[in-house]
Amino acid sequence: MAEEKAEFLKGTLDMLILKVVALGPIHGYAIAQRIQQISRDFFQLQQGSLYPALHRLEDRGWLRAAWKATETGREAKFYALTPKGRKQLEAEVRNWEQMTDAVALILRTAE
Amino acid sequence: MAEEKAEFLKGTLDMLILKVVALGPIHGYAIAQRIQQISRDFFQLQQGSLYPALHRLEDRGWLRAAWKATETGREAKFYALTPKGRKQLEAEVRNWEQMTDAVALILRTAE
DNA sequence: CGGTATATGTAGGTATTCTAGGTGTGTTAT
DNA sequence: ATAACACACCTAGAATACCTACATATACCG
Repeated sequence: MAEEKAEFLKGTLDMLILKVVALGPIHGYAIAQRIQQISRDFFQLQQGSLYPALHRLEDRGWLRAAWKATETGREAKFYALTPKGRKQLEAEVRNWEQMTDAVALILRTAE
Repeated sequence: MAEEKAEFLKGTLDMLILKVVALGPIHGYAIAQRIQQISRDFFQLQQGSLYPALHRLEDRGWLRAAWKATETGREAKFYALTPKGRKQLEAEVRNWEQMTDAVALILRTAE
């Protein structure tokens, strides 16, 4: 009964989205695909997590959205990182590294 | 206004508590001190997070509690890991490692 | 022309953590 | 003596974030 589903560590999703958007303007649906692909299918970003997160990030001024056509001619909402978003990403990455280092200290404690 | 407080990644706390208890029977208050100490003050476990977490872990059969005297003669609730708790800890550590590897893949993506 | 992939979205529930309070005991400083 | 502090337990309520499930619409392919 112990579900082995690859959920997100709560609080990590924003950082991953910001990072993927930092690679270049991209629309929401493609962000989810990209995260899944790069993580080798470990993360499977649900739409019910994706879109609210994008709106949240936009509200906070970290992403800017604009409707544009995709390569296949569809309309999609493309997100780009704002300068504020870039700073936020940097801060979140720093924090992530400190956090994982701190966790590693505890996990490696022997005796 | 951007608070730089070292909060826990939600979902990580249980693993850290299980790990500290795995080092040997210990009471709640000391668990918080130990986590703070080992993490070099990065994590500061609040009592409002600590005690509900301990009750949760006990309810799930991962910890067993017993009142005993501390070294200084006070009464305190000592927690010990159950066999189920040990398996849970192992599963959570495995999952943590997979998760951080997956995050690392995304964070290291360049271009 | 029906199904699948693309693309966006919301509503409601669940779970976890934090803030902020509260209780009581023992020790130490004044 | 007593005040202050550290120890040790606890809960209620709010905030947050994620997931499940649903809803909509368009393009492409068989």
